[in-house]
Amino acid sequence: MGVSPSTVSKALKDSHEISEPTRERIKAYAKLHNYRPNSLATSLRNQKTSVIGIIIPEVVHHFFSRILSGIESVAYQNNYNLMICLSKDNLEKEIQNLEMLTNGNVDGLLISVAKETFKKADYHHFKELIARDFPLVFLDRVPQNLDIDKVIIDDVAGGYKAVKHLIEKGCKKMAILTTPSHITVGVDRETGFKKALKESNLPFINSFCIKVSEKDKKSIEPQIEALFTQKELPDGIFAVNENYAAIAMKIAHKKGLNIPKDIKIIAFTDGLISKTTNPTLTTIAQHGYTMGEQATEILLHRISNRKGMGTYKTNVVSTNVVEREST
Amino acid sequence: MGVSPSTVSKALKDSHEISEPTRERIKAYAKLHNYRPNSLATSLRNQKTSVIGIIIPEVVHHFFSRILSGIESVAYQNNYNLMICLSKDNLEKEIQNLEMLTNGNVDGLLISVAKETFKKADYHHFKELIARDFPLVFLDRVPQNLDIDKVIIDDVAGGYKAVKHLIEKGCKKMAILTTPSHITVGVDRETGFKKALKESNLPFINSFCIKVSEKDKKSIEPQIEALFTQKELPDGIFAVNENYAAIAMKIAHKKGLNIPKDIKIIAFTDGLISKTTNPTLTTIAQHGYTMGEQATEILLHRISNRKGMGTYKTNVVSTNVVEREST
DNA sequence: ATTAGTTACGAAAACGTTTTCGTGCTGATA
DNA sequence: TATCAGCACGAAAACGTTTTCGTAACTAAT
Repeated sequence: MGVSPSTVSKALKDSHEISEPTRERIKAYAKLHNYRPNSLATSLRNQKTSVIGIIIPEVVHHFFSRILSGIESVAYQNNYNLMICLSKDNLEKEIQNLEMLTNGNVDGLLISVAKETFKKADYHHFKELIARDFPLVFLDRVPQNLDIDKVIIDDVAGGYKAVKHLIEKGCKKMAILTTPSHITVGVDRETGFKKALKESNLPFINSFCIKVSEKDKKSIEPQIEALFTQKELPDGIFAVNENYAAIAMKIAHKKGLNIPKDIKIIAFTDGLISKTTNPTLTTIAQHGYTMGEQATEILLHRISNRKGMGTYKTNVVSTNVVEREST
Repeated sequence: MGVSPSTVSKALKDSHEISEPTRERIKAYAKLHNYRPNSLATSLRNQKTSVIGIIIPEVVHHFFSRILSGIESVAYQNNYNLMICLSKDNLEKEIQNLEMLTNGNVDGLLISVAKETFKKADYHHFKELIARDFPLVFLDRVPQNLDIDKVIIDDVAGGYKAVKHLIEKGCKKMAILTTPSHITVGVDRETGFKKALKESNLPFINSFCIKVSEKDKKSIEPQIEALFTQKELPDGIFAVNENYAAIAMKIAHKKGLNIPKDIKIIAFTDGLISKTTNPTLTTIAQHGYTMGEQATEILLHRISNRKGMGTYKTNVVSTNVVEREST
């Protein structure tokens, strides 16, 4: 239509350099042919993609999908798009995804670390990014001993709150269904469990502490059942996740125990299961959505103040008890 | 290091145009400074982003997250990345996301349509894409009367299978917990329900057909409870989703009914809930993962054969009964 | 010694924008 | 009439690649 690209570019952004008649003419033409600037070109030129990269272990997971939803809400409000990769808890894949995303594709990165990465304690790929001042915020599963922005849950306090709740409800002999000791969240929640017991001068009973191994999905049930075959039974159970609680509930029913009368149960993670068990399950809510929101806000802030980032920030998102029928 | 960009580009892709010594020298230098080509520039130059766009209503949803996981697996195998947007079942947002994604950001699009889009029957944004031959595949929630690639579930057959299963287990008087009639999946599953009844000469009992309205979350339970306050009770219940089944189960328990002895229950959607109810719930599995895989394969095929796409393809992913304790 | 054919590399265009800078106008001022 | 702003626009560089094409240097053949 007889104008240069520069004129078009300016006209579409209402630059005062362009006279109003031509501005309108160009806009009309653009609307007619519904022209949209190519984002790749814009990103390349502006050195800004308006995309946030995300690496999480899994998406078929209530907690992670909540986090994702929280991220999306803040991102959307700020006109950011999401590029999502799954690490499948695999170090190799985490590294690959990380490289793909940081080659210009995204302005910043949100990461929840893969299990294998923890096991191998291999954080070199993160350190490299930190060294280049790449905007980066960790979420929930954060690398240890790395000074960096992160948003986490206070698992110790969560465990503590759970057990406090049981104690308030009158429990004296409490059991815990937890994970093997290489899973940090399990350990932390157990720490909170012990802390609450100690504070109330209640005993930590060794045979009431079941560390469930998930090597074989079928074997989870027998492991938990072992808790119910002892001479003396607990009057309260703290499970570090909903699934263990649901299984314990089922076994208790089979044994003819009444929940919450004979045994009270509380679980970490306020997910889908808790609302449909019978009785419904009291839980510790984790607020994944909030975590996603906060992490994204921190990240966006980092992105706009890239240099001289100052000290790193750790946000602890607190948990709370959602009381239902099981206590 | 004294070579032109063209030489570097060629050397890194092992072009025979470059002598082996220089090739090695360049590669070594690249490794040392861990150089990675900027994906934006590459995408812009090659007119190919290796990114698939996804628009789904929600991610905190077991079925959609399974779909997503299936998509990711195929995408990853083919070196594609994912750009994910949530429509939140909102037409406006769906359109916005669609425009953002199709401005050069992605090579193709996978869409599960928002509820509002159905309600308003406004598919103009999709038609426009189809008109430009933009690679596009719909998933599960597909627009009506639009000739286009899609991957769907046969809800009618699923409902039929569910009821067939109940009949095999000896049920004679079956109830259905379904959705109001503007939700297509509910209607289709109901159609399958009726078909199976007719085939076995069993009656469709009007008072046993509960169309649950979700206007108010609190009111779901009373609506379902109405089924249990009649003079005569059903001996089998088909719920169009797990949630309704779980609620029905809880009410049945309260009324002192034994499942599966007095009443058998089967539900659509094999999600998380079914494994933790007591008794565990027999379900119709939907295979979201497979749907995601198939849709992505079709899309990638479309992307590589952009022109003269020929006729469109409809993949129907079949369902199957996962028998558990509730029947 | 001339020609033809390789080999090994670089120049330049292109992808689609944005932004800086330059410049041809117009109208006003001296 | 010569000078000067100020307006409205375009040229060109830049973002970081890839690819086509051109060519210098060398080898081999006549």
